[in-house]
Amino acid sequence: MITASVENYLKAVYYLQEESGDVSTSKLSELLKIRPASVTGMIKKMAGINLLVYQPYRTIKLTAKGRREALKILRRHRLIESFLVEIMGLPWNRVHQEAEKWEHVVSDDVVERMAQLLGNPKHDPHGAPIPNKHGAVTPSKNISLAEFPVAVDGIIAEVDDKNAELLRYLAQNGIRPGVRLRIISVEAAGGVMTITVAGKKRILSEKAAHKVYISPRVGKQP
Amino acid sequence: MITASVENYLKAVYYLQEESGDVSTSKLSELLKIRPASVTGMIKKMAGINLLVYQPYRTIKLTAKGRREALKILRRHRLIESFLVEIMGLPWNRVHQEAEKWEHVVSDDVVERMAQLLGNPKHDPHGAPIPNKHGAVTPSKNISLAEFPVAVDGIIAEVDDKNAELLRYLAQNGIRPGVRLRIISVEAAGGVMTITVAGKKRILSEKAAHKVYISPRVGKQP
DNA sequence: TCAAATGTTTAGGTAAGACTAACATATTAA
DNA sequence: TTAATATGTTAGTCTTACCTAAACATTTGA
Repeated sequence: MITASVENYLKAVYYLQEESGDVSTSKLSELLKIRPASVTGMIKKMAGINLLVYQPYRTIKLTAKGRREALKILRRHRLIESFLVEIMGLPWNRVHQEAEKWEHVVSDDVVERMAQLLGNPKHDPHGAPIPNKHGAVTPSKNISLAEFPVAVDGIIAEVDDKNAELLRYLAQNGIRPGVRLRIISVEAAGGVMTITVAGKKRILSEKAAHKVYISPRVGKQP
Repeated sequence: MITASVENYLKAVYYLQEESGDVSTSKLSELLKIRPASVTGMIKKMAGINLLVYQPYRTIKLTAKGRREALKILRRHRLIESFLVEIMGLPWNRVHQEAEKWEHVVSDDVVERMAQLLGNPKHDPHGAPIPNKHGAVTPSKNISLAEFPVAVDGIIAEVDDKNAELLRYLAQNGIRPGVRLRIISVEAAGGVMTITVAGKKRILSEKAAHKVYISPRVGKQP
């Protein structure tokens, strides 16, 4: 049975698989804030229902079924976030937590109804790509602002959605998907950078910069 | 802790209290499809957190807090139903089941946002009154169609929302809140009645008639 | 007043998942 | 190539949040 907890593990496994290629007990443990022993137990359970391939001491891999389920949940999550912002007018930084709850209870066809009302959006309010109904995602090869070159114009593609506090802060500084941005200078020692966002000068911490992603295609030389 | 299960008990207790005045273990057991022994256990737990007053072998009563919580859930449930019909375009007979899941996860302020989007409706799609933010309800003194006089015009006020099958059937026959209706004749032996709904003649089972309520005020003599 | 109906207690079960401590395997660095 | 360190697994418990059957207690009403 795919419980809410299993769904959360699936999201985490998928995320780590995308992020770093290999998924380990310890990474899951850290991400989910669950002790390694418990993670092993759950992983075995999930392998038992064919959501992932597991051999002791080896890296964990999603099966085709597991990947399908993971993308399904991601789709729900991101459509719900979009719905909450676009239709219900919730602030950008609140929708993640709310979607974390909704994603486990909203019926499939109600999710599809949301998609329809929204005009089948390709990205959620943070710029993350929404998998389509068949589980296809266009893997965004966005560049973290922390690795983006200085003095080059870029368009913000995505802003990580986990931390409501940070999101509020970024939103207040005009940092949202679609906005033009340029790094003026980096003070590596101080852990900050000076940028312009939609023409205005801002100081941004390195920590925050890691959560902001720039679209690679639309970057232009100065 | 008010779990989803406690919320369901609260709804049931409130419902029975309205319905018949006194709430007993056996009635709860029957309504919730949970064995009497289990109901006693849960009732004790709920009394422990001050949701209801309980003394062994005596009838169960909601405390002020319990009543407040029950009305809060009822408000959520009915607002969500309205939202699903009005904003999301779900069919009338599907919203009850969906709302049963949503009501336990949607945040308070998101529920209020729904209310606002809907223009603070007073009734849900089945005609049931929606308690206001402070837990006030206008107790509808509607008359079941099974007790309604013959040859008197009435306006449908409410249609019970539990059974999707029955709702679909009633909707197909034009039986919805707001529609004008009149009983032509009752064949008690056959367990059916002949009625006109918005001018059209229909046959209705007694079972179905129990689920349809007529507004008392707008009844007119022939 | 006493049987039937209703309600409660007791003792135990289940599902779903988390935890600690001890043990096993891998990885790395000397 | 062998330790030492890091990582992962097993075994055994615990928790939460219910639910159940069976035996017992109380109330009710014929």
